[in-house]
Amino acid sequence: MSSDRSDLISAPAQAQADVQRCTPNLPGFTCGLDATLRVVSGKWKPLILYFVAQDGPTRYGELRRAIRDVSDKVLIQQLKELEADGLVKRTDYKEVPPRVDYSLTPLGQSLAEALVPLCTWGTEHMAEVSRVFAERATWTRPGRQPTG
Amino acid sequence: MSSDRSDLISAPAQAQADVQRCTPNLPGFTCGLDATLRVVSGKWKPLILYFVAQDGPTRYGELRRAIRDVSDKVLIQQLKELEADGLVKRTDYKEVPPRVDYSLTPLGQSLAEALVPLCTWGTEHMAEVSRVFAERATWTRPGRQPTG
DNA sequence: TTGGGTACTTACCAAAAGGTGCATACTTGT
DNA sequence: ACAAGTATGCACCTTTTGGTAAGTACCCAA
Repeated sequence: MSSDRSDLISAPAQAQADVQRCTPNLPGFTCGLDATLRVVSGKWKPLILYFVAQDGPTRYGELRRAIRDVSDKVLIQQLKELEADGLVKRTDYKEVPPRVDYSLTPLGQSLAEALVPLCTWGTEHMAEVSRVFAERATWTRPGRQPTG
Repeated sequence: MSSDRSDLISAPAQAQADVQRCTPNLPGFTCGLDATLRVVSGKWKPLILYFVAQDGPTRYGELRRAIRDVSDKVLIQQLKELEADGLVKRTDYKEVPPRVDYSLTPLGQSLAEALVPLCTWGTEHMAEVSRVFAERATWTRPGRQPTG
């Protein structure tokens, strides 16, 4: 009846032990994962981290063209947030046709590294994921499965 | 001038090599990370994956109470999506006061494992992240730094 | 002078995501 | 009989997020 389930369960195995480390109950975040996701969530942020991690200091225009489909407003916005979050560093060369570039801070680099397993997971299971997404496209949004 | 930057850069170091593996240009996703994030993004999804990974088969009500602050509508919704995406398995015992529980599929378990580095990152850098978020709360939303 | 490129900003909008509250169908406890 | 618990569904609304289009200040090439 009580909401604390102090009983341990028969979960996966080692996976469980690993996940355990993501201990909840912390400052403003429920857990480390929560903190991380708040910082990387944004439609283009991972991609930005991506390109900058690969290309090193990248000019605004380069990012803009590279990411394609992103609008100025949003790209700038996300860059500002990443900067505010201490993940990227903005360098303004104060030149007269403006010149600015963005690079990863050490914090940003460490995040980029932490993202690698997710990239890998996504890559490895891309087939399954996209298959599922294809089906999902059928019922566009809510909960209408082709089950019945 | 051309939008393809075939030139390689002087980026971080090993981090770069690692991130390289997140090769873009794939089916519907820009890269593995993209695929992954589409599947885990949802305000409570990581937390759900969390609890279920730790506790094994978890009843709806348990999750509801454990996650706290989530509404029925959204929790159900996210569970459905996770199920549709093949990450969790819903088991309906067809009993009369309804009994249902959710567990991770192998796919879900592998994702949970891939999330571990992010948890770790978040935990390790929580201080920096929350400090930044605290300041951000000052200018509530747009781009007004206390710089000037 | 017109046009293009640089790096943004701003006002206005549409869509997505999340939240609230009520309803259901049935059982158990009081 | 009535409240409470079980796992949802549904209508409606607010917040968040992303997008569009236009503007700014300045330079260079045609």
